[in-house]
Amino acid sequence: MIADGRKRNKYLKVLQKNDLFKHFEDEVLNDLLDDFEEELWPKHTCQLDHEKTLYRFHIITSGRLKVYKTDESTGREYTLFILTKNDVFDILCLLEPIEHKVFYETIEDVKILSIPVAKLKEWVLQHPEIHRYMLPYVGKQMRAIEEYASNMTFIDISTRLAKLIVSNINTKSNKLEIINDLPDDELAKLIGSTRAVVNRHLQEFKTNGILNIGRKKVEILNLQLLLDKIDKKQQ
Amino acid sequence: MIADGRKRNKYLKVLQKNDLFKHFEDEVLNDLLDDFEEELWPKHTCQLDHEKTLYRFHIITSGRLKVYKTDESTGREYTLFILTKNDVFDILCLLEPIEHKVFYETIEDVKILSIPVAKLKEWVLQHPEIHRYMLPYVGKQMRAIEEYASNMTFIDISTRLAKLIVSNINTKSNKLEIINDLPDDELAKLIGSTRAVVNRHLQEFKTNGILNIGRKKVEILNLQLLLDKIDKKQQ
DNA sequence: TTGGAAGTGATACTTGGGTAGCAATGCAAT
DNA sequence: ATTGCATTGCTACCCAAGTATCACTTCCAA
Repeated sequence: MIADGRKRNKYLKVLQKNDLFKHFEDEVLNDLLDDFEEELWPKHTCQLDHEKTLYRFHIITSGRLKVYKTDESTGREYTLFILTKNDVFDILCLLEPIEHKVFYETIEDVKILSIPVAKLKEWVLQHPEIHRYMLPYVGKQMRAIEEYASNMTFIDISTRLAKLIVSNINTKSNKLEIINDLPDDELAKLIGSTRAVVNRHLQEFKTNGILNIGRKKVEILNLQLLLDKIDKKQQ
Repeated sequence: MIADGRKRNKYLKVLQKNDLFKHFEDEVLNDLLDDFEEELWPKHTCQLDHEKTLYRFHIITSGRLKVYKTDESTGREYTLFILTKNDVFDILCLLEPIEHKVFYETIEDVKILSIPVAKLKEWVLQHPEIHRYMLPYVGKQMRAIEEYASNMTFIDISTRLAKLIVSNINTKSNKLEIINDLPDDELAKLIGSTRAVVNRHLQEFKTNGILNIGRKKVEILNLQLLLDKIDKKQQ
């Protein structure tokens, strides 16, 4: 299926904004456009496993999607990343088919552009410069996991929760972003804990006048107290 | 200081065995040889911080060295990786000077080849193909941290310890490797725990007839029991 | 050879966080 | 409006793991 002119233009714009592809000339990107397909993945669906990512390469154009790991025996989960606009799936799998046991689930309706891995691999062979741009992207993810690991090793849940909240405050609007409308359950998975424990600490934060909590809503009342909580454990 | 022929040849051999450099022709590697310097870092020294890695790039030619993170407030540590022969230091810092708060310490006498980062950067500009080979290397480390994170989130220390031991058994010799001669303290840091707790579990393993322990020595008596311990928690 | 450091084995204590369970509430779909 | 489900708030309990401490042993360097 060949995309028409309007669609091609739309796809091109997506690539131009993407950290991996934006460095390339339009003509070069052009080779990819015909093979893109748009997909809409409804909220809370798409538990596509790592196998599917072996066949198609995905770019998110809107919505949030979490990458998570599970423990089969207990059913517990923890969230590695929340991917949003302009993020791509597992680029490491693009290079070599390494087993990577992660799962994906949309947090809300997500729009995706996808392209056959075979096609993209071919393109990459012709444009190996892209490897250079993959490294910072992978690096950022690596640092994120390192941060998670450090937190798990050194820091108690109450502080981890405070850090999670602070790190998702938009400095301009002073409001919570990305995680603002998640249930306690999902917050727990982001810091490697469980719903009950997170709620326990949220209640404590509330009684301390640090924040207000509503259904799927966290509103910060006293940022300084929250920062103090983090600093106390940090230094 | 220009290296003499014998040294150049030695350095070349090191590069030829390295996962990042082995893909290049000898003449291309040649450009690097003059700027290498050999260093010997004595056992338990070299707490060089991440700053130093900003100026020189290092390749290990013998010995073991750990990369670790610390928590200033409690003084606790955990080990990210143990680097051995042919491993290189932080390649991500080679690309962009991102802050990466890790520390290094030699486990035993370590021999290093090092080269100024500026020189290597210049070379990388001329040979950007190397980026392609960096990715699998970074990927492997990323998977290792992911594994650590999963273990911290899902699995109790007794099982983590069993996994650590099993994953360091040489399948040929059936003996422990790399971690065989580490004190309890260092084992603890590898699984994100503390000396006392690890020793507690090692004693338990001993009374169960799973292994024998001596000063800085772990000898496996019953591998099957150890594997059972892992499986029980895994599935 | 000897003193100190490093490593080990063990005890006792404390606590944070996991688990289970349940009632109340709000939301959304019909 | 009503039903059903997701989410929350809360209680009670348990235990793994962290902390502290001490005695003992082995090693090694002065």
